[in-house]
Amino acid sequence: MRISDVARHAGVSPSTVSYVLSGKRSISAATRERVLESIETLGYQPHAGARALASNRSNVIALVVPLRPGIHVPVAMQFAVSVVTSARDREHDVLLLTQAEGESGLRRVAGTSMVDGIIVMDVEVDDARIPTLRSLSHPSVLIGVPADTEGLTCIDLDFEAAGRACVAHLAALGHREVALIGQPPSVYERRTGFAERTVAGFEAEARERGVANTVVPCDAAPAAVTAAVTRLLRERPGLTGIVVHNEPAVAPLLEAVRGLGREVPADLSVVAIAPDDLATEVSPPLTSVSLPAEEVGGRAVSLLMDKLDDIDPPEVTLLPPRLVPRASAAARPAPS
Amino acid sequence: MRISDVARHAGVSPSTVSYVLSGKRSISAATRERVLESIETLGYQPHAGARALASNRSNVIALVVPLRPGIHVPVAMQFAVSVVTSARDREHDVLLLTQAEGESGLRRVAGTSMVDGIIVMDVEVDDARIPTLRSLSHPSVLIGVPADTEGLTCIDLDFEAAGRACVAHLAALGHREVALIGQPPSVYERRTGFAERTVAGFEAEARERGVANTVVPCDAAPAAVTAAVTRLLRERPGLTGIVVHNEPAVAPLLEAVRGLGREVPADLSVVAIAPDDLATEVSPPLTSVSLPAEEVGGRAVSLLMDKLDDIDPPEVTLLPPRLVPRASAAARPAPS
DNA sequence: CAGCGCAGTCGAAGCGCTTCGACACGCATA
DNA sequence: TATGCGTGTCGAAGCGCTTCGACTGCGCTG
Repeated sequence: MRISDVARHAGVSPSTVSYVLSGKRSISAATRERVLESIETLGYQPHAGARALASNRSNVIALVVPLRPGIHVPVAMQFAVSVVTSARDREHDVLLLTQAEGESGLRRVAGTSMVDGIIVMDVEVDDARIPTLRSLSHPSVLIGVPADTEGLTCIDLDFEAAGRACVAHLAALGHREVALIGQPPSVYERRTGFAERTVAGFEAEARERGVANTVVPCDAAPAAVTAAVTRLLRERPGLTGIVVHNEPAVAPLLEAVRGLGREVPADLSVVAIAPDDLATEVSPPLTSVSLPAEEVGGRAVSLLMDKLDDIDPPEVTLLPPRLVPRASAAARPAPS
Repeated sequence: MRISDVARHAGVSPSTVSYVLSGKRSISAATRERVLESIETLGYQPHAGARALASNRSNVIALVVPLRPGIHVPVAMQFAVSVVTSARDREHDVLLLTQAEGESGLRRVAGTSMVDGIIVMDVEVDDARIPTLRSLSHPSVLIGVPADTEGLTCIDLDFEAAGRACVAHLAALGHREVALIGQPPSVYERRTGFAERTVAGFEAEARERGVANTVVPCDAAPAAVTAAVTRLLRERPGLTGIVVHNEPAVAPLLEAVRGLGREVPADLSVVAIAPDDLATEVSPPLTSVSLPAEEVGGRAVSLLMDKLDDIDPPEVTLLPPRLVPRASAAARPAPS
């Protein structure tokens, strides 16, 4: 079943069929109709390889998914799924690359023209893959923002603003001492952009508002969370607000607070930076800055498609955070 | 940079270069050496599309990942990663398809010769995609076992044996009444193979050994787990053994048991069916049947590769479960 | 010593599509 | 009436690779 079969069936030339399919030249409505019918009847599906060879476009993009310790898999998958969905909406498929494949993987899929472009997730401040990406003739989009964005295209939630928003919200509620339960230490050690930026925003806003603050990196294991919270509340008797930027720690955190005999939000306010579904499925529902994985993934694809169309987008796109008040943050309790 | 450039550089014909690369005809060591050197120097990478067109092989396989409610994302990702890794070991890449793309997605990637074969995860007992897979001329492998396996190739852990092994272990420790904390109700409703088979094995073994038993489907939310455990322990005072086949419920389950004033394993023994990392990261470490995602993924790829090489593998491959005793199951406490 | 088979190489014919230039036709313009 | 232009279509030339058949020497065998 080839394009020439369709052409014969419709009584036109193969090039006409091709133009009907691609829309790159005008075709009379009558002819188009006839061709489309033939395609339908014959169940024609163009050969991807032939198409890629002739057009120099594979209609596939590569997605590098993170697999490191400390990343929260469900969130990573939300990104991945939204990339796949958006890509499909634009007639592209997604080739899955793992972190493990590393830079040689990027060179391979680009060098063999297997993909038209690349999306990289979980970018570090000084990411080893960036020189490789720069050297490629293929366009790429980073989810996350490295230190030097020159010539790159990056998209992410504005985590600095998110950190600020959380503190601002707590400060507005009267809180004078707050803490950030952050990502696992390993995440800071490898200098992951989003984690650092949240901390920066958190600290800056607190400083500017004269709010006392601490940052506590925290492993995801419930025991680690409990330990961190216990120590925090003991050492910081004046603490009334917590910002948590660590998905798997959210549930154990609430558990631990309760275990220490404190009520949320009566005794302690909690604001999370997390996907909405996570924030709403716990009790009490968390006041949170949502992590719009869906939108970030979609935008990443849009940006890549723009680059494929030779439109060049801004180097950095930061989505403004949206803080949704729910039930976990309230006015500061009267000091006892 | 094309194969003819390499050929010229090495002083041979393009076909010789091709044969060096594919190994499909014998080439003298000297020539091979020379060609490989030229490839190296020039940094030649063959064009994937051209290759696919000429050879009718894309060296890409499709992987359909599940995205339904109730599935545990980290485990699904373990499967996916092991598929990608194994595929790469065999010179193949992986195209990511989501459940949402459905059967038309399968038809598309097969019909356009975009992929050489398909691996489908999370197969239901009466999966809607199976007729489509049967109709395709491309080989496929299912991770999971449907009701009618005729003409298919399936691979999975032997969940029935796993269910049996858990009960057998508890029974050998003297337990006379056990319960299975299962997957969320939705998983049974859509009749997912692995969940049903575990239940079948659990019940059969209990019946054969004269052990009283119940099955409790259970949502993953901590609150739901707590509720289920509380009711279970209240309604079943003689209960001394629990089998848990629900990854996200594991931690809340232990928490809830503790909250009810029972010690694991002194008062209550717990056996899990879960990945090893999950079983060992909680306290106490769980006696468990491991869920060998790595091996299942690898085997799925092997089976698919066999089919691509026209070897036809057995319809069903079930990996025998391995129960590892750790600290969560002990002899039945003396009845009070 | 003729004949055979095999290892090693080459040339050419595709694989199925896209795209460029050319062409034919009808319509508006000069 | 002659000219130009835009629209719709076609033919043919690739895109870069694989693979088939053919050819050349060579070492053996009989």
